[in-house]
Amino acid sequence: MSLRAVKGMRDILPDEISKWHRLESAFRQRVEAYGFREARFPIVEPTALFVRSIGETTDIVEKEMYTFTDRGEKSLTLRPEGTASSVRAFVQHSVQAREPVTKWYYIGPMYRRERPAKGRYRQFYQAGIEVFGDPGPFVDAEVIDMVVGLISSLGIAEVEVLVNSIGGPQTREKYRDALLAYLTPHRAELCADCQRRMDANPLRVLDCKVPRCAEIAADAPSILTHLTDEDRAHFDGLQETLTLLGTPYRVDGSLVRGLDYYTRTLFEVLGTGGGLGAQNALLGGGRYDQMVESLGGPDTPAIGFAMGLERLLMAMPEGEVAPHVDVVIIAAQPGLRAEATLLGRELRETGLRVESDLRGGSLKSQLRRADKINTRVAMILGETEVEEGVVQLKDLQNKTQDKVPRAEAAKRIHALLADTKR
RNA sequence: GUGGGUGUAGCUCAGUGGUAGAGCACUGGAUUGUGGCUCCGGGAGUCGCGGGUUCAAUUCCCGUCACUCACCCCA
Repeated sequence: MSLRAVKGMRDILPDEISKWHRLESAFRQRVEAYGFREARFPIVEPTALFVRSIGETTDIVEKEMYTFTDRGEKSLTLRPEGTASSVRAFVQHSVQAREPVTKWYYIGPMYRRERPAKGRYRQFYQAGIEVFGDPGPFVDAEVIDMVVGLISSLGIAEVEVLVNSIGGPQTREKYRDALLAYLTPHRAELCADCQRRMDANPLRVLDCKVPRCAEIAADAPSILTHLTDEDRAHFDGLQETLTLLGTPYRVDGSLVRGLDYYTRTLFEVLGTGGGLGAQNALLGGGRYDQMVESLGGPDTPAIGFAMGLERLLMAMPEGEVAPHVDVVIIAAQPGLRAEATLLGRELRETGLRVESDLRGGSLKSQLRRADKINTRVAMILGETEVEEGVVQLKDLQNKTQDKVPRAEAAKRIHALLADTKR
């Protein structure tokens, strides 16, 4: 087959979709309970939006974006994440003028041109939230507590919650100096990337996985000891609130995200169960207090997170497969297939999910099919039944069968289904 | 971008230097209009693609592409 889905992108077929629905509705239900409302943004944005928000020196911007020129005019990019678009929309529509605090959520595909691996796709799905207008730290704790609740409601037990603070601009400046003072003597020992990072964004050296760089980074001064009094108070407030809520977490001073826009609170949830492979970051987020202003909006604090749906799916337990229809209508004689389509329409009008088996074939094979798709009820229509104005209702689960007047069939089926649910 | 693994039926895989098999799935039947179990039958594969060695390659060699895992990065 020569035409196939492009590398790193995949089809989600019906057999898989119920798990997706389960995840998405759990997410919606959870965040709506906290007052978040859904927003939808374009998948294509001006390239400059991501360069300015995510940061020029990040891996995402440097080598992972799907960027193209639109008919020789503008440079456009397939969104690699959702926060930049959220902020752009927030600013564009002057949303701050309408409400003091804005809480949005989104679900959709993101695009990054990385080498595919287990749990990592080039088109992948993220669900995320953003809160604009609340400086925290209480809302920070609430958001973290919310995701912990969500994860657990999905049946994912083996997780670890990491939090850190990288402070605001003042802290960052102070720390940057201290870090550079520490790194400079080691400059020659660092990898080429890190030497470049030292000039562009020294914080990212801490994130390097090259063994020698990691050794050097391990002895670097911690940002947590360089927090300004205000940043310190903010981080303390977050931890106190988490403790009050009973939310489990661990402070990890080396937690640094790959996006430059973060300030102060940073958090990440790692899946610790097997089966996730090396891509065990289930969700990540943090505060980005400068971004709204830097994209031309008013000075507005903000916090958000995004979770990777494919990874959550891998960590979730399998559910049972629910039948996709309630009734299968079977025509005992091929001549009754037209009648079966009419009967199907009648039943659907009462709210039932109905499939008429219109292929013909033997009664046996049609019943076999009904059984295969795990349907509860088979309705059999034959010449005898038509003469008598009745249908046969077969309960495939309890192996019972009743002859009922056609007019009463829908009512009987509804009763049967309601009985099962109890 | 770097390394490893794997490409044979729709799926999961076996197999052999002489042009292929199983299980599952699909489908038909086991006396006339009744499912799951069992039994019998059926369709389906240019053995990823290209080249080389050979009388002969799905099998050996090389290349290539695809998929996959790890590094990396992150969600």
